[in-house]
Amino acid sequence: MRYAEVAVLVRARAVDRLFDYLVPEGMELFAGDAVEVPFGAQRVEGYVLALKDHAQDDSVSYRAITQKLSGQRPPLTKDLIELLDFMRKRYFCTWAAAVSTVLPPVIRSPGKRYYQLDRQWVALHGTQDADADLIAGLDKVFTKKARLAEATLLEKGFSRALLTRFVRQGCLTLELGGSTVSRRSEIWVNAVPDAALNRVRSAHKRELLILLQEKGAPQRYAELLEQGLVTSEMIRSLKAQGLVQVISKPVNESGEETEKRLALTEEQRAAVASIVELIDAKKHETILLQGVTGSGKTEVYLQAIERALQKGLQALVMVPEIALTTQIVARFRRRFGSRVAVLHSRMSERERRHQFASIYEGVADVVVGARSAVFAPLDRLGLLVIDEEHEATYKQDRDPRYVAREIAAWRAARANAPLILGSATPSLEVMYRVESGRYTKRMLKERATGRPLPEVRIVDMRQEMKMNQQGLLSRALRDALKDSFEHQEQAVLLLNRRGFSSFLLCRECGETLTCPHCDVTLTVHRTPEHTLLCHFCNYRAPLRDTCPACGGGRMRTFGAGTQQLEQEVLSWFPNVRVLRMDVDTTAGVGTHEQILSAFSKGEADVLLGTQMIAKGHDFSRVSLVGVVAADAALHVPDFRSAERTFQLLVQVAGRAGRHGREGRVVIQTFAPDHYAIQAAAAQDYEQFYRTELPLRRRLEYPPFTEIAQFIVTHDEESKAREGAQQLHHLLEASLKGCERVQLLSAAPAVVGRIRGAYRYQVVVKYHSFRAVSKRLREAFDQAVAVCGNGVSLHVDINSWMTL
DNA sequence: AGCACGCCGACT
DNA sequence: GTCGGCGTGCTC
Ligand SMILES: [Zn+2]
Ligand SMILES: [Zn+2]
Repeated sequence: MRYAEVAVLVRARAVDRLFDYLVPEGMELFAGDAVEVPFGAQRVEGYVLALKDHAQDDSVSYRAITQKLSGQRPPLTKDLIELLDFMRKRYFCTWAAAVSTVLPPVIRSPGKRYYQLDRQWVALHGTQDADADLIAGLDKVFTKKARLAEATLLEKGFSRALLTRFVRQGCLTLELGGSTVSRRSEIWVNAVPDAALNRVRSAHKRELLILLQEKGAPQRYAELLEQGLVTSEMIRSLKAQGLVQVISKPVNESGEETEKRLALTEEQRAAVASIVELIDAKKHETILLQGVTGSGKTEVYLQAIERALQKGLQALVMVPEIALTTQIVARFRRRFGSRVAVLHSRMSERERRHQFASIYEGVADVVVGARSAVFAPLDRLGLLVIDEEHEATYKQDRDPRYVAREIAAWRAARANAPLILGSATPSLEVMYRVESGRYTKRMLKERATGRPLPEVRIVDMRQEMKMNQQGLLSRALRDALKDSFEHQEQAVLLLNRRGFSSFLLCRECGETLTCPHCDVTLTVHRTPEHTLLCHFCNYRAPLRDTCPACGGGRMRTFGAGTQQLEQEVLSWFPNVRVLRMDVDTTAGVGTHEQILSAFSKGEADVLLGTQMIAKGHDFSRVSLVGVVAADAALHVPDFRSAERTFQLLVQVAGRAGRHGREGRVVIQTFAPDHYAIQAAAAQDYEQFYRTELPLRRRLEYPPFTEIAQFIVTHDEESKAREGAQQLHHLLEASLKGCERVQLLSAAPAVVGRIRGAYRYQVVVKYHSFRAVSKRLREAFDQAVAVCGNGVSLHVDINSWMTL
């Protein structure tokens, strides 16, 4: 009898172990397959992690697997199965949480497999191919029917391995679950010249036709689909109306590069060479590729990937979610054609299924995606890339709270593949690892585009206050706006996220109050009465009107919303067209892109929003960027606030004003001398790093320590607090005698309530995870076991504290 | 987590 | 008498 070790998809810590099941006679089952199993009185989904010939324990009566859910390809590859174990140990998550994080829910339906022969391919390659006889055989089999089920081909003596190989070569096309997986043909869409637009009612269709007419050349259907510009239904009806042409174009072996390699600078060449050397030697190493915006990091990735592909290996590229909608995906497609699979959270289920199928079938060997793409089921990884490595989007914001860089590093090490981290402003963690010799660094200093940096102006808001200018817009920023509007140019105003914890700021000297132990901004806390609170260690102080630094009496809370900003802009410039982008205006899916595209089409003069618009957006027509309140970012209650502010400001300055006239950046702040602001204005990473690092060392923050954050939630505040205190005691007992570990008191979490439930946190800082992980785990498990009804416990190892 | 089993109160 | 409340305990 065969037995399967199954991870059952039940997300409860009480059943967080593997269960053994009998494999029914005749069931073709492999490690990694999805199954349905009886579990108590229910039937649940599970994943086979291992197969064995003997049962664990004779006293247990084993039940049998009810059915196999996956098709021919086990959803979990070998290294992903091993990764589950790593995730459990590293992030303290359950098997179920690990599996459902690694695999999106849509990829397990088997679906019947049909094949089609690509006659064009046969005509081009068939006769001189080494498999010429087999291909001739296939040609014969396919004469009667163009589309054959897999079973039929197996009967005729073609093996599965052979069929797979032919699909990867492009000789056969595989149809699976309604989508076609193929290396070769791609659908292109073109506008019919002089199509009568007035016959088209739907705004989406009209938009598409205008786009196609503007481009004046056929566009890849897959690309349009990824950008959310078309649906298959739209194309069908437009085609029926005779408004578009649908063309099927073949893609040749090397991906039919419609875009050729770009010429490299000396620095780029050296960077590519060092990566290629590692790929050739199958050597794992992490390389920081530090280069400013426009220095050509992407071209380095592309050429390194090309090498990996030549060697029959695969590449995994992560970019921030927001950047996926921009040109970067199109660029990968132009270079590698249908060998590219794109994964991100906003795709339709069907599209995601198709992308995964092309990966599983080995047709796609380059995966470009957001954070979750780090789990792409690639089994011959030759290169991994994380672009804009410092972005907070690489930290998962729900359980398990993994860091994509850690997962990527694990997979890269396992595959003996290099991991490339790209950034203009590397995180301190990464740069510190470079300095301590664990990572290597490659610099790209030249700007391939040669565009001048914008002029950066820092406005001292304390002076504005002295001049009795109370509003959000300084005179300098108003002048700049006026100038920009007069030249018919666009402006962007950035304000921090709303709903941010408020803090006290002296309007006369810019002083803020920070915790004497943690150096983190004290926030105004409303329960039970108004106090100043440190979310890290629970230090409390009374509110005050007078400034401890200058003695002035205007210590006030700080924070404004985009609505207020909108009103103020309109009061100064009643005739400008304002677009606002915040949580209120971007509730729906895709509204982000809609607002940005409306703005880039020139439908507004000024765009107001949070930092999100500073990310992926191309500011090419924007001549002015105003950072309305840099202090809001600077004084977020997080030890990383200076780093985040620096990164944001550098990014903004690097993007403003691409064409023609030099761009302008205006930064308003009550702390004009702050090192993060000064260094950002000078685009000087080194200066920032040299100032920030000693501060982190002194206060024992990352990169010198790591932070674990435990969150206790309950509907009643007292229960949440007591639970956190109990957890604190358990941690205290368990960590007794550990050196270089700090356990901080239970305190209200930065976000104190979510959907009515109160949240408390306990923070542990330590130097070595290996030294404390067992003890942390032990205390956490005990807390889970003793916590009462309604209390929920969460843990965030290597917390980024960005909530 | 879910579901069955079980042991007490107020309904036909 | 029995319908249903949710406390307890188990899931290969
Ligand atoms: Zn002051
Ligand atoms: Zn503190």
